[in-house]
Amino acid sequence: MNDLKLENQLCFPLYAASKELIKKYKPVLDKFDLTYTQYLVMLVLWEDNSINVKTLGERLMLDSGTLTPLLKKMESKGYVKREVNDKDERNLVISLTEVGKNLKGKCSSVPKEVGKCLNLNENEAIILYSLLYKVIGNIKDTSM
Amino acid sequence: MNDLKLENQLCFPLYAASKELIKKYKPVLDKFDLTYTQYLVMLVLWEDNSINVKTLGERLMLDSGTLTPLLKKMESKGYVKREVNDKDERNLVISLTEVGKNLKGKCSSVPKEVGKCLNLNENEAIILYSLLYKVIGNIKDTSM
DNA sequence: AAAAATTAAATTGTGTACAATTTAATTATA
DNA sequence: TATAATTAAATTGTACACAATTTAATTTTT
Repeated sequence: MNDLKLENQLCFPLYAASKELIKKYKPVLDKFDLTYTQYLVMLVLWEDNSINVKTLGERLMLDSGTLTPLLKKMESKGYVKREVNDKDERNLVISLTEVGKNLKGKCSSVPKEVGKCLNLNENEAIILYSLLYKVIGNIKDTSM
Repeated sequence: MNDLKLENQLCFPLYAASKELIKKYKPVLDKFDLTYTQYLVMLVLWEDNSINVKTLGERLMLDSGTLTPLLKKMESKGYVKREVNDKDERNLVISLTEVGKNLKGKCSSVPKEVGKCLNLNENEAIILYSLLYKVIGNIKDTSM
């Protein structure tokens, strides 16, 4: 009956926890001249080395409206290259520069450094992780 | 050892789930000319009727830089009033207009309507809820 | 092959989100 | 009680985030 109470919403703690955690990244990532979203792009590139904007957007659930200006900034910082695909000129291929590659080693402690402020035990982390991916999957499958 | 893989981050599904869920609110809240954040303000006001910006910010974990322009928009829509507190003129008191109060009834189905796309059972929802508030609490307690 | 449809980025416009600073009011202190 | 310190909003500047549209390239259809 009290569906409209803030404390009865699942959306709010999800939204708040996400924001608070992202804030925790700021002082850590500032050292590397990265914002949180830019860091996510780096995570993908450290795995894949090269990816087009569309695929990157699918991985990060972000669209070109967000990624285009962000990738231009990252290019101007010297972390990534932006090159049109010769085979299909609609595709823009993003890849790491040497500086971008070298940043991986320097960032190796970021996950642990930020992760510890979550203060969850292994089991809790796994449960939370599973439920979040379940939610993401369920939302994607909902036609509504 | 693969701490820097996107799929090994807890932050990413948290960030993605939050965004995806907020997107689900859009078509539902559009009918009431509310954005997601504006809806959160309404949830607080439907409980409290009257609150100053600072307290509202504490409830929603938002600062005046976010709330000031947002509340001005909500005032111009006719949903809230903004009045300086006579006792302490540094305080701006936000309260509901009649239109804002009446909106509560119309929004009563919003939580269920959006909630069903999460597709979690009662137990899962409770666990997720608890873990999220635990994370929020832990992050707040971390000095780092 | 030319026209239509599709696709991928970019662009435009609106709305947060937040750090840092400023302004104005109140409280505490010398 | 003047001055200093504190407090609450507002302001400024930067950075997403996304819906909707546009542009340009490619593919499909006729």
